[in-house]
Amino acid sequence: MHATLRDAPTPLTRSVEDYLKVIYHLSSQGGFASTSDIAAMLEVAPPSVSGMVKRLSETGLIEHVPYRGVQLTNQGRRAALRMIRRHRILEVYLTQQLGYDWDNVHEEAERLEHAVSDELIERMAGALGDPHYDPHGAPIPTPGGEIEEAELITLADAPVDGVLELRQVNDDDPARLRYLADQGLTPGTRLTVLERQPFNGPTTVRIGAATRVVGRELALALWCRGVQA
Amino acid sequence: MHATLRDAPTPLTRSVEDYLKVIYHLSSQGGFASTSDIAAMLEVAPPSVSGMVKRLSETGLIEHVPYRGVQLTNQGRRAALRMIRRHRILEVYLTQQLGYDWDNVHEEAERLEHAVSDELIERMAGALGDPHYDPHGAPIPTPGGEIEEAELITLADAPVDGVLELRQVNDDDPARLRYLADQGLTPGTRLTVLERQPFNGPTTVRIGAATRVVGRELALALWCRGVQA
DNA sequence: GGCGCTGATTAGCCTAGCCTAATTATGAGA
DNA sequence: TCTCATAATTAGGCTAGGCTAATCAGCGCC
Ligand SMILES: [Mn+2]
Ligand SMILES: [Mn+2]
Ligand SMILES: [Mn+2]
Ligand SMILES: [Mn+2]
Repeated sequence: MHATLRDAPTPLTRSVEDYLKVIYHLSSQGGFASTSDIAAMLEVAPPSVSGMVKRLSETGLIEHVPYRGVQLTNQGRRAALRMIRRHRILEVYLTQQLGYDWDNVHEEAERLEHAVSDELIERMAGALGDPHYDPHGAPIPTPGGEIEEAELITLADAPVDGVLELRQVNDDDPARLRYLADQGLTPGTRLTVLERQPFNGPTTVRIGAATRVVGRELALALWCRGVQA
Repeated sequence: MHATLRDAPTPLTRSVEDYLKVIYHLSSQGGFASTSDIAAMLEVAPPSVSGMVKRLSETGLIEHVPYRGVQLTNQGRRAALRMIRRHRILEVYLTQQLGYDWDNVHEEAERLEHAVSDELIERMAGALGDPHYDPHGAPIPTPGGEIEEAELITLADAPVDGVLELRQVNDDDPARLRYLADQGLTPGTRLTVLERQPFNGPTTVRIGAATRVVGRELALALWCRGVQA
């Protein structure tokens, strides 16, 4: 018989699931996730990360190169993408079906993602018509673990005179999200970059008929794609 | 200033929340919940319960009389009723809005009840029109912690020739729930008790035009209210 | 090539929750 | 009243997942 026809998929703990998600995000540009970056994102002390890294690599979810960092194994990546699908489907469901605003879904999804069953997530996805993006424009992985890899640049890096489509905004700060909605800066919006001040200065853009000045900090949270003028 | 104008409501753990719910159910008929009954319902060993009982009474959620059992304090009862509201609202939501059957909502609600925010529960309740009963007929506490106390008898105890309304069914066995739905034995159904065999034998009832024989084990899971003929 | 800063790891501790084995209290019946 | 079965508790141990303080590895710079 097969050694593992379907070997008991030990349920992961909430902590483990959050570590895997963070490691996924930190190493998605191909590199290693460092202990201190993981610690900062999870708001735990670096030694806590060292301890968890030991356990995760023993269970085969990550690869650890001491003093360099960690990367997900295929198994770890599958688990991380499953959590990301859950998180993003939940965010869409809460906004579309339960009247949540896009600035306060993140926290709720952060807890629920660990408690919902696969069946519930797929029922929610079905009720929503299988959405491809979350409310902040982030792509939703398929149940099989495929995820769209778009090449996006931040508004801070966009060339002057370029025409852009705002595709995705960082969703980690509710106040920022409220401001963005207020300014009409939501995914799908067309922008023209009018000018940028030197020394990390603000970028001026045209949105429809309006003009907006966007500071560098904010511009770094706005992910765009170039568009044929 | 007030000693507790709003004293930090330390969030309870999943374990603590489940203990409180179980203690609520075991002591709802006015008595004490025993260590071994709590252990059996939570599927843990009795010493685990002794340990948790110590902590819960130290934090003021229960009152412990050694070798007798425990009861909820007012604070504990409030916390328990909050969990019961969550559980039952979730059950209604899953069945009404997401196509779950009444026999498989319990397990999902048992996990989600610990992860949802009060805001999400109230949004779900609102979307449902503030239901008063869960899919199995159990009353839903109000956000303020009020719960309907109905005097129900099991079908096994109902007098022959009585006319009853089935109000509530025990929801702990999915197979039983499927069978009940199949037999038309759902909350709200009118029954006439035609006869009962001696020696703990089955009860025969009329449902509309049909006749059903209900064994004692099943009859003990059906809670009814007498009705004027 | 060595110094020293930074970041990672190790050592040691803590709490929550579980467990088994041993001990003790309670109360029903002889 | 004494005995003894049963239930409860205590003793002691384990894992997950945190923490702080101490140590160590890597590497840029003089
Ligand atoms: Mn999370
Ligand atoms: Mn998002
Ligand atoms: Mn539960
Ligand atoms: Mn129920």
